[in-house]
Amino acid sequence: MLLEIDPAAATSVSEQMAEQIRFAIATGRLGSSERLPSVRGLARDLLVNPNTVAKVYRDLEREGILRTRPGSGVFVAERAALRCRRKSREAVRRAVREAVAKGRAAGLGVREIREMLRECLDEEKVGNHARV
Amino acid sequence: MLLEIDPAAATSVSEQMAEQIRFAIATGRLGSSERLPSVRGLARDLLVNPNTVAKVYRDLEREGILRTRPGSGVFVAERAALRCRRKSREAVRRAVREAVAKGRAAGLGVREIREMLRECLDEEKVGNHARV
Amino acid sequence: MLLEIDPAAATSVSEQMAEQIRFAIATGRLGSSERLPSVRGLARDLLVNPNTVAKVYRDLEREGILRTRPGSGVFVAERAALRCRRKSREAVRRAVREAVAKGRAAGLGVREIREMLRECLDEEKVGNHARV
Amino acid sequence: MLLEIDPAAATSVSEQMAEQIRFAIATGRLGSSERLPSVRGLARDLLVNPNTVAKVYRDLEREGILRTRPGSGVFVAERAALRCRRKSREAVRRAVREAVAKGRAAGLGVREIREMLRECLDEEKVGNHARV
DNA sequence: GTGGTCTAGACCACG
DNA sequence: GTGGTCTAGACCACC
Repeated sequence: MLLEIDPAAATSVSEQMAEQIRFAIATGRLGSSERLPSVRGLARDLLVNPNTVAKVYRDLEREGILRTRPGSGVFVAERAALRCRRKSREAVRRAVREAVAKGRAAGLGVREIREMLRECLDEEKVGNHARV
Repeated sequence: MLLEIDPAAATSVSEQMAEQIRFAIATGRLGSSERLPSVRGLARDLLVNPNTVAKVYRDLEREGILRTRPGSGVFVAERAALRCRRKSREAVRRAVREAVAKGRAAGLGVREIREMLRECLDEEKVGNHARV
Repeated sequence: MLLEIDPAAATSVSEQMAEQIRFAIATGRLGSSERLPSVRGLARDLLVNPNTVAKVYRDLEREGILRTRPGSGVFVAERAALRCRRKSREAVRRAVREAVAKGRAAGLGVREIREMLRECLDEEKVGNHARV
Repeated sequence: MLLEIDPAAATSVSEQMAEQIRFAIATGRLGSSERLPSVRGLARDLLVNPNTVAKVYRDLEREGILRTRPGSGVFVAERAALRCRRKSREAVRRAVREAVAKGRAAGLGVREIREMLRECLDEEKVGNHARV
């Protein structure tokens, strides 16, 4: 499965989809000029409204990441990978910065925050092993 | 100033307020049984609608963190500090976990994520110095 | 103690006070022409705002149940007992009717409601014994 | 009609709505996963402000009784019936207990209270017949 | 169409 | 002065 959507999450469905597509392009799981699933097909697979998928494709096209070829589908744009890597790094950095700010606001010290990061990284590893 | 609200932020005004109040109680900046600003007064200070403040107070009362005495004001509940410390740690952990997940999804390695954390912690320090 | 006030109850402090005074007159615990506590004294005893006591006295005077003699205090009016007995019975009947309506709305049968009444009457008895 | 609201009643409109919805779920008139009327639609039907309906739905969601899916509507939560049956019984018991306490405070004997209950149950029956 | 959030301002009861 | 409730109506995101 290309994307994993949590309809109950705080961030909207469309933002989850857009971000995961950017990530997939950044990491090469979606290669240059590769074709994306059709709007309807992806909507069916993700149990999501087709309008939502269409909106995501449209938004990403506006970002220069996707390219629609009428009649034949939606494709990864030419130089999308680099752009996605940059955008992805920014997104991650924003998330880290937000977590740090929240930790300081909650009165945690640098060491406690580091410790939390270590634990979360460990959880991730365990999760990955389990999945693999 | 007890709270700092950014009306343009992604998280809603009321959630920002609620979280900052929880943090303030967790860190002791708001002590047990201490009185909070009045609904109208806080609304005026934060340039926010009184209903929004009332909603936040009501929500936190339902969490058992505040206690409202009609006619005389809103107060920190008896054993709120412990509860807030727990809730705050959970909130921070959620943020860290989310950042890590996002980093892994973006294809970053553990070392890159650690590096980002260090940078963000440094930024914070700088920010604090600047403020002080 | 003449009255017992629960500041956290659903019904307002003033309504609790008014009703309990009516009850006290209905049952003879407050006799005809008997003098009531002073506004300030009662307010102090009940940890209630003097304005609230004054309002209750004023309301009951308007009902013809109390009578203020300026300079000497507030007294039970001449024919207050009968009036209070009638009003009290009405109040109780309203409460019973409301409980029944609520029970039927909740889908309870007549027998279940009767059973609840029996249990509550038993609780009362126990409570009274304990108090005595 | 799912709900009947009396704007002039002592209990607030929102509490009336919340209780009646709990009752409807407790008795099965609203089944598991069933969709409730839309916020705006119900507001129109009951001649009530949409915000009031939204508040009720939000409160009941917090109680775990409703589940809201933004964009598609508000639904009865999975295991809401049991929870509602318990809550409803508690609410009725509270009402009965209050009526009994009021009756004793008014100086009524157990037999008089029982008699009142019988009369109120009879009224109910008459009312039902009239309705049917 | 759906709900979520916020603003604005009214009225009431209580202190 | 305090909070509680309700009305009215705006804007946004999602279906």
